[in-house]
Formats: sequence, structure tokens, C-alpha cells
Amino acid sequence: MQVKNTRKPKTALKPQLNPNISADCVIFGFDFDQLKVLIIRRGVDANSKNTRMALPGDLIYDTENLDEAAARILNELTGLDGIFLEQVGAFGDPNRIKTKGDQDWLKSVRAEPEARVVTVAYYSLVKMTDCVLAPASFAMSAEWVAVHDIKELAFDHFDILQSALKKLKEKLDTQPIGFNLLPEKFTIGQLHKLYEAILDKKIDKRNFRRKIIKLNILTNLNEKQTGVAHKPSRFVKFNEKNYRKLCEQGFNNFSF
Amino acid sequence: MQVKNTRKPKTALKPQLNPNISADCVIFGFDFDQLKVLIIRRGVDANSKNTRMALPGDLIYDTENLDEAAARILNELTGLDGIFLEQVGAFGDPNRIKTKGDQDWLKSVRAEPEARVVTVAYYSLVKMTDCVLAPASFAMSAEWVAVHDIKELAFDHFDILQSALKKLKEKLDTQPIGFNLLPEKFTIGQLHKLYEAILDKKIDKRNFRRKIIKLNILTNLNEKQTGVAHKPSRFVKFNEKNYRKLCEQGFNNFSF
DNA sequence: ATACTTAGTGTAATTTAGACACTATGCAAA
DNA sequence: TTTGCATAGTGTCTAAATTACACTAAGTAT
Repeated sequence: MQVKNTRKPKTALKPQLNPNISADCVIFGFDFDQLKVLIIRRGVDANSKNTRMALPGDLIYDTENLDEAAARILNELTGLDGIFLEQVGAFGDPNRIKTKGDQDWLKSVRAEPEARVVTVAYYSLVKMTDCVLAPASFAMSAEWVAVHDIKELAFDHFDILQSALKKLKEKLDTQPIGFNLLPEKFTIGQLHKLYEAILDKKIDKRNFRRKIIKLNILTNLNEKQTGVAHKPSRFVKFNEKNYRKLCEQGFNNFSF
Repeated sequence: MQVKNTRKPKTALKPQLNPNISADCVIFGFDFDQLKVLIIRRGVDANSKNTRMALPGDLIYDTENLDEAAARILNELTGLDGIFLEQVGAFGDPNRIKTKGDQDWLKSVRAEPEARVVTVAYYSLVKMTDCVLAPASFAMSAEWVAVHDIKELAFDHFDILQSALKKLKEKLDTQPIGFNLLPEKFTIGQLHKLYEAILDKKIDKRNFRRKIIKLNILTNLNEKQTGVAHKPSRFVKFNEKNYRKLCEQGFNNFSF
């Protein structure tokens, strides 16, 4: 799903935040080595010791729909627009925001910190280099953290992250969405590494290449890597036209 | 997911309904011929002309989590407990409850009919014969309707139904959940017909039998159909132990 | 007795998945 | 300038899975 962020809350007259519904975003990135997630941090006290890491999120406005809210959060934090965004699901345990540290955080950002909040989680895939990270209204700072280094997060965000990761893996089995995490020009080796990073397992190089090439959704470019200490690889780009054609034929299995 | 409905709202002191969050249930059943959905009806005027069909749903209590809310709705309507229930996702377009007929309905059941409501949709699979349909607080009547006969529903419930159906089909590709829709004893032919009804396509009989038998999750019973005007089929039952064993091995493909 | 309906069975051809090893090409380090 | 190092790029064989396809069996209904 590509969602246009049509709202400009900073300039328009602000509609009302709904105290009971929020959206959280699991923003995935890839640095050609590891799968990363954009994590925000907020100090509980002024001197930023004792910080809590969390997923970016915010209450939603009563005039925006859920996709728009997620797109807004993504946009405020990264400056990006028109990005792959897909719903993971709703998370609404009444105790999800009830620990001490979480409450302290909420008191510092929310008008009604005690309110029951159901959050709707989204995951999105971005090109890390396109992101211009800006601390948004809901964040003190934002940083990329390797998925596998994350052991805990505020609220129920660790659960949400795991669900998003599961959804991403499943999606990758049926649709070649990995391109969203790579620049326009990339090498098959980079794509291979991306699949290994997401699925968290080794994939045979030749089998991977054979399978992805047979899909016929890569266009070879007459350009090679430069400045790499090994045989340079040819760049390719994603062929969206062929991909759409493929989708119409009901292609639905790309698992490894 | 099997969810126990632990709440008994009719006898316990009622906690507060959250005006902004509801749960809706797509309850699937199978009559050995067609895939059905449990639909509720509410007359806009007293004499029940001009009724609206909708999915069963209700605002959630501030003390229950989302799974519990869905289980409660299912239980109030069917009397069932411990049933397969899985989240479809959240639906929250601000205009989802804004048409005239929908507003009339809401005015008759809700304290704050104008409130922005985000609904969390679930689908569940029940044995139709086990259901004791009871008009719940939120319904005038409940009835089984063939999925393919449903052309429109109140609010955004038609969209929700389509999403639930899609989710059900995908789930069926990876897990043999169809058993939830059949009685304890059933025939492979009935299971075959169930798959055809859900996936909405013909499936080769011999290929289906070979594949399902190879999974080794059916136990043959020494009992045959009686009173049928054709060669009677042997009954089988679902073998949960073998199924769990299979799941541990990471079985994940059962598509047709 | 005959017709009707669904049960139940096997094989062959094709496609897909999975395992596996070497040469090529550029840079870096000695 | 030679050597080492790292990744690119390529093909084949085997096993397994998928697909297409047609007849006999055993009951009930007429």
C-alpha cells in the first residue's frame, strides 16, 4: 500500500486528538548488512539518563483515518512520503501502558495519560539514505537500531515489533517488497543479503539468483560497482511494469 | 488462537464502555454446502421493514482486552466459548459510520452515536450446529447468510467481511483450520467441499485426498455414513496430537 | 432392474526445490 | 608486481511436489 500523507498538521488548524486511539510505526531500514528499525528515545528526566526506547507513535486525529495517521507519523519523523505502509494489527491490552516508566513518559506527552489506549500498529519499508531524521513532537531523538539488538521496548512495543517482523517475513514469501528497502540501483548480491537479513537464515546464492531472475522483474543496467575490493557486480533496478504483469497472473510464492 | 471468554457482563458489575473502540466479529459457519456468515439485523423503525444487515459487534469495556471483547460478542450471540478467533485488523475511517441509515441505527443503541469509532475486526470459525443463536444486546435477530449472497452491509462491514475472507483463505493455505467448521466426525468429501467453498474454486478430488492424507492428521473411524443415496463414506476425525507434531516440524504449505 | 450419486483409487509427465564447486575480477597488502 | 582476499557469477543432478486424468464400488430412489 502506498499512502499519501495529505495532512499538514503544523500549518492547518489542528483537529482534535482522540485520547483512546494511537498509531505506532515499525519503520524498517537496511544498511546493506543488517535489518534496522527506527527507534525513538525520550528521557524521563531532563538530563536524559534513564531513557526509554520505543516505537514512534502518536494519538490519532479525529479527522484522519488510520493509514493517514501512520503516514503522518512516518512523515514527521523521516520527512518521507508515499512510502510502503501496511497494518500489522491492533494492540489493546488494558495494561499495555501501565508500568511506572511508561506512565512517566505518558505524563510528559499526553493530556490524558491514564486513558485506555488501543494502538494500531503499522510497518513500513524505507530507504535509509532517503530519511532525514527529525525529532518529531512525540520524540526526543530517533536512531536506527539493528532488529536483533533490541531486547526490550517501552509499553508493548516489543510485541508489536515481533508481530511486524513476522508479518514482514510472511509478506516477503509472497511479494518481492524488499525493493522498498534498497536504492534505485542495487546488486543482486545486496538483494540476496537483504533476504537473508530479514528471514534470518542463509539462502543458497545460486538458487536465490535463479529464482529471482526467473521472475523477470529485474532490469539489468550497464553499470557496475566501483571502488569495491572484489569483482564488481552489475547494478539492476526493479522493473515495476513486469512486476504488475506478474501480479495479475496471480504469482504468490517466493519463499526460500 | 483459542480464547476463553472469562467475562460475564450480565452478572458482574458493568465496567465502562469505551465510546471510541469497538470489536466486530465475522463468524463463519459451514452447512456442508456453502460458507456462511452470522449476520445480525436491526430494524430502523418498529415494524422492522427497512432493516439493516451488519456484522455482530459492540463497544469494548475498558477492562477487557481486544481478544476478550471479541470472545464476549461471539459468546453473547452463539453461547459458544473457547472458539477459534483471530484478528483481521483495525478499521477506522472517520466516515465509516456516517451514512443516514447507519446513524439511525447507532442512535438506537449507543450513548454517543456521533463518536469517532475505530473497530477491531475478528473472524472466527464455529460449528454451525453448536450455535444457539440468541439475540444479544446489540442485535434484534441473527441469521446465517451465505457469504456469496452478501452484497452490502451497514457501515464498512462489507469491507471487513472481504478482509476476513481473504485472511481466512490465506490461513487455510498454511494451517488446516477447516476442522473448526466441521463436526467431530466428518468425511474427507465434506472436508474437500469445505475447501472448495472457502477458496471458491474446484479442487481435484484425488489430489486433495492424497495431500490431506499424507499430512497424517486424520484418524479413520470404524463408522460409515448411513442413509445417503450413494456409496457411504467412512468418517474420520481430526488428530490434534499429530497436528501439533506437524506444526513443530514447521509445516507451512497446504495450498491448492 | 436401472439410474443416480458420491466414494475411493494410481500413474505418468512436468515443475520445482535443494545441494553443491569452481573460475573471474577488482582491490589491498606485502 | 605478486599474492591474497573478497565477492560475482555460473550449471547440473536428484528428490520431491504438482498437475492432469478415468474408472469401479456401494449405497438409495424409482
